[in-house]
Amino acid sequence: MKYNLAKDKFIQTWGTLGSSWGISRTMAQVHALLLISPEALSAEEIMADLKISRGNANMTIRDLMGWGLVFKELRAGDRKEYFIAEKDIWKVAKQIIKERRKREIEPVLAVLEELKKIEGAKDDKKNKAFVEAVTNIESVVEKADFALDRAIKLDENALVNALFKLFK
Amino acid sequence: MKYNLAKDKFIQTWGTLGSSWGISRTMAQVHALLLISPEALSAEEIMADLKISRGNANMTIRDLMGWGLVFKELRAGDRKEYFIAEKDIWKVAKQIIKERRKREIEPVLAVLEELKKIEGAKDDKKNKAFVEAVTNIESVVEKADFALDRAIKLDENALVNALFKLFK
DNA sequence: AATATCTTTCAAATATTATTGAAAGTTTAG
DNA sequence: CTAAACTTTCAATAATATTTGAAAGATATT
Repeated sequence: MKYNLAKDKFIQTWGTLGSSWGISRTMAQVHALLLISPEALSAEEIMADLKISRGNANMTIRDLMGWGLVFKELRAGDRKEYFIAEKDIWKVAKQIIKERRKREIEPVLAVLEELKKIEGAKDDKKNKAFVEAVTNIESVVEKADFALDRAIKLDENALVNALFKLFK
Repeated sequence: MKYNLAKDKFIQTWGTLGSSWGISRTMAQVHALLLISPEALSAEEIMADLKISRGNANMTIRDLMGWGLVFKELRAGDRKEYFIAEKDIWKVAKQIIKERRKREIEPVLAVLEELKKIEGAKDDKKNKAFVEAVTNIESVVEKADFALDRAIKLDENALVNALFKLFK
């Protein structure tokens, strides 16, 4: 396979994966492009390479920086901004876990906690089923949250070694 | 909070969470409704409760059954089909992990493996960066895949105990 | 201060995805 | 066999999400 073909296939695979995980296709594609790029790229280059508009490129890069996955690189004597991705995939994974925990898990836990305070007779069938469902969900979500919180505090090798031992 | 309000809030929270995880809002809502419902519901009841069309209800229920999260319940002397959700949230989580592993992780690993076979000089800067990125991603994805594969083979308590020990 | 270079914004356009509803299909009962 | 009861399909429609591009905003240069 030729470089350009492989590159396109990688970008498109990453894009598809992204969109099934709540990340926009373009965001995943820009990330993919930067991941395999040996040097930082300007907005101009990203636009040209992925054939996307200036506005889209700008917003997408902004989002990626918001997720802590992409960084600006400034060059002396050059007014353009260049962008480079974090190349350590374990760091990338940790960063994504961290952000999604904050953005999605925490608010859901808060709502679940609230919902358990439902009024009404505890022996009402519906109420009982409701509180049970919410309590169970909360318990599993909390455990997952706990595990993820710890996972992101370990480095890749420590975690992997521990998991290997765990699942021996 | 009154039951109906709590119920709506739960359904809507689950729906929002679903849509940020690549599951359609309606699918998550139907799942939420069945999760808190003490008995199986007919398509008719689901349509009425969530105010969705017959077609939508049918397709969504079908999808949920495809994910192994919802089951048919037939009643003697009744031609209607009733639907009930798996209430054990740990089983639900395992089922989702299992399906996503099969539907998303496995195909991506196959593509990554393919992409490493890129032609060209190994010392070309671009090629080198490409193969490195792909190799690193593959390694992290494989480890995650391994961990998830083992996780779904344990029961909730065994896993949680092990994790607690791990992160002591 | 005027111009050039680059970045940001955002309303409008486009593309994608989800939903509806009526018609067709299926199964059971009489 | 025919009707009734229910389920499934799918083309049309609606809703949502993404993308564009031109204008406005910055910031540096002359």
